[in-house]
Amino acid sequence: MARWAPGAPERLQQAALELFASRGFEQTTATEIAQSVGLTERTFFRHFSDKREVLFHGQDRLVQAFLDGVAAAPSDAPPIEVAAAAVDSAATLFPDERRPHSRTRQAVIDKNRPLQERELHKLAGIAALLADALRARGVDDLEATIAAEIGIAVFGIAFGQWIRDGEKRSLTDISADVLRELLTLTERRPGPAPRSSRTSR
Amino acid sequence: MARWAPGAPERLQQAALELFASRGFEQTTATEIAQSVGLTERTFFRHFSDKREVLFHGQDRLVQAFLDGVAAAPSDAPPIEVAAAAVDSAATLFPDERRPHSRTRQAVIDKNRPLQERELHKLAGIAALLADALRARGVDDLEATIAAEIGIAVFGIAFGQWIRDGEKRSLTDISADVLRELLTLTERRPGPAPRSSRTSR
DNA sequence: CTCGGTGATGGCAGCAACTGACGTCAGCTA
DNA sequence: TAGCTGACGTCAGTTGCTGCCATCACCGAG
Repeated sequence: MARWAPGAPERLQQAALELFASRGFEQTTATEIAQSVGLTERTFFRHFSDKREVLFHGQDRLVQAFLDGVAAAPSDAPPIEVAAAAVDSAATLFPDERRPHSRTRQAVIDKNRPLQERELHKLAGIAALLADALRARGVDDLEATIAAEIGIAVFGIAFGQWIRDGEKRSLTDISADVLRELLTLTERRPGPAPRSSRTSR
Repeated sequence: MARWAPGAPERLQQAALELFASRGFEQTTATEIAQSVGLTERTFFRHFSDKREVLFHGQDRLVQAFLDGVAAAPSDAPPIEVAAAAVDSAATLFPDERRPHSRTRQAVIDKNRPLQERELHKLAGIAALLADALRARGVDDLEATIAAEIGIAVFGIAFGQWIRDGEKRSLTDISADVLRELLTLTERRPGPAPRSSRTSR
């Protein structure tokens, strides 16, 4: 038998989520999390650079899913479609069985600003990588940035809906709906010529 | 003569930016900032809840500008146009003279994750308020969320461009360009019928 | 079988970011 | 003149986090 039980990071992660959910994030100390699984604070911080990071581990898989989606898109697909493919691929990581877990996790995050900040930063990081992937495909710089931003916005909004009480649709379906709605919203109407009374450059 | 020099928050803010720019954010202690303007650490934290917050003070004006833009939009304007009006109004707060200041400030932020996280959170907060303002106008829930998200995305991207070295255009002009580009990107092409091979609901 | 390397952990000291409680004092007001 | 208030200082204490060094089971080389 090994000297230490294996899977320390996973055990810490689970214990942390439970403690955060019951006592709250700020009311839970890193030492408590560690001790609850038979480890010390020092070891906790060896596995997670941050106290918050314990809730954001495994995001590499999410990033990879986005990137895989990009890679799988036909090479002649317009940027938005590529972004849509990325979102669709990412949505795969969240089957309905995972909804309860995602719900409690998000509930914890929604109650604490530091956690919200970390989450936003993670999403922004993904958006940046997505934009890079698009540029690598030859997409124009600005277009890549915009498409990536739209992608993660759609994903974020769809995820929020997916988490809601009573929501039955799959994340995949919701994502498609949100994107569809976005495309409808941005539809230019035949309106009266583009407005020109802007300060000249 | 007053017992204490007035404008403590402003002095702290300026000193902090200078110190952050020269020594770096993490290498600068709250005590140093306070002492550099003849105050104590305790007083620093009385004015700013956070060490980071010293860089994000006065965002109320930015929020107000977005909201004013919404209020100024014609009541029958579609959500996207309202969001565009909000962005346009916000862009007003950043005349070209302010570019150097914004540049050094952003340089500091770009070098430190905690600061980036705080900035993203501020923007997300504005997006939420913008969405609320749209809903108050009777815009559908999801549509409001999407339009608001698009608005702050456009603003964020435009701001990034405005900051770039050699950029000559005004933030107002850049914002308009970015939005135009976004609308073009999301244009549906006559393509072959909407894809239907999606898992049924 | 022994020996040295390796990896995961514990223990400890220490700094910086905050926080709460309390004291101080100029200026204003009654 | 007495009392109140607002802006600040002082001090002690908690927590997040880091560096440094010790420990010890395991594993491969000899």
